[in-house]
Amino acid sequence: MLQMETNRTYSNVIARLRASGLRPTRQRIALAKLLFDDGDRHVTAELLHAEAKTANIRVSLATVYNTLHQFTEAGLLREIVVDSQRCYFDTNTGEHHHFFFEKSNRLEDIPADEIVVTSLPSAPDGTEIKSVDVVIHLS
Amino acid sequence: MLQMETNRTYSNVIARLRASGLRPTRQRIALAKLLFDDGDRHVTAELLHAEAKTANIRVSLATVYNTLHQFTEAGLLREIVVDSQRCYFDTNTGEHHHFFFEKSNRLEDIPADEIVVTSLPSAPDGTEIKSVDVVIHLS
DNA sequence: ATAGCTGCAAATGCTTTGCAAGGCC
DNA sequence: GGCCTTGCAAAGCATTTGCAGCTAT
Repeated sequence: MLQMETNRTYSNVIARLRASGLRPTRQRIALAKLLFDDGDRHVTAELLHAEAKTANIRVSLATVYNTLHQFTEAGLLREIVVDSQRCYFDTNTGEHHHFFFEKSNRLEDIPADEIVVTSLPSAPDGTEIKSVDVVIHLS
Repeated sequence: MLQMETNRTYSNVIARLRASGLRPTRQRIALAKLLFDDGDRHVTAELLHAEAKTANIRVSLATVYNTLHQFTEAGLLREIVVDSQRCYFDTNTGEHHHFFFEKSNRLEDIPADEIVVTSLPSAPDGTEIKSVDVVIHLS
């Protein structure tokens, strides 16, 4: 059962990578599994690298960075900016917002329907709204 | 007239520094004038340092960083996080939100009344909402 | 075979820090 | 004078890059 689940997501992962034009290499597959097998997650490069090491996947930190950015460009991840010292990547690419726990440097999703932003200003002149990010800082 | 204005803000600046428990040193006074004399501004350390140089104020980059943080702690500035590579400081400490122009790495204020956030989720367990930051990314 | 990946280590860029010299009260 | 501030240069960190070797197709 667990094995079946693993195989299913393994194939999914490869399919997703191919669909994004990314070669399904050993490292990308392993990182994608860590990222996407467990529901919505928020990771930093450092954290994901540590997880890979724990899972006996040998991958360099540079490759983790490269992979996270490639996944983000491919639309598999979303980058969240809450802290000027660290990059966070969110496996939930849908519309939603975030709690940021300043004490623990941790992010948590807020479902889109729990925050309603009414009366948005329109985008200035020749610009276009790319995203509306709401971060609730908690102390 | 312009001179009077300058003197007035000069005194204001010294008073504000004293009120915040900061010694009004030459560098702090000069930086405070650059920051607070021209209405609401968004600066990075690098930018402020360049402005100081242009204005013939000799101040080291390290001092600019230290000063920006001291001002922030004193409540004279607010730190805005929009880019994981750079710290932005906003002279407008009141409630409001931001446009971020990704092409030019520039911030612009959105008055508080132009964005209405209804139905905020409540803060989890033992936490407290410190701030609700809305950033509209423009491309 | 070959174009694309990966690993390592070095480089980069922003920010902080240590310490001696200088300036405000 | 005493203590806080400053400047400089060096250190610190997260992230990126260059390049030789490896791998998926």
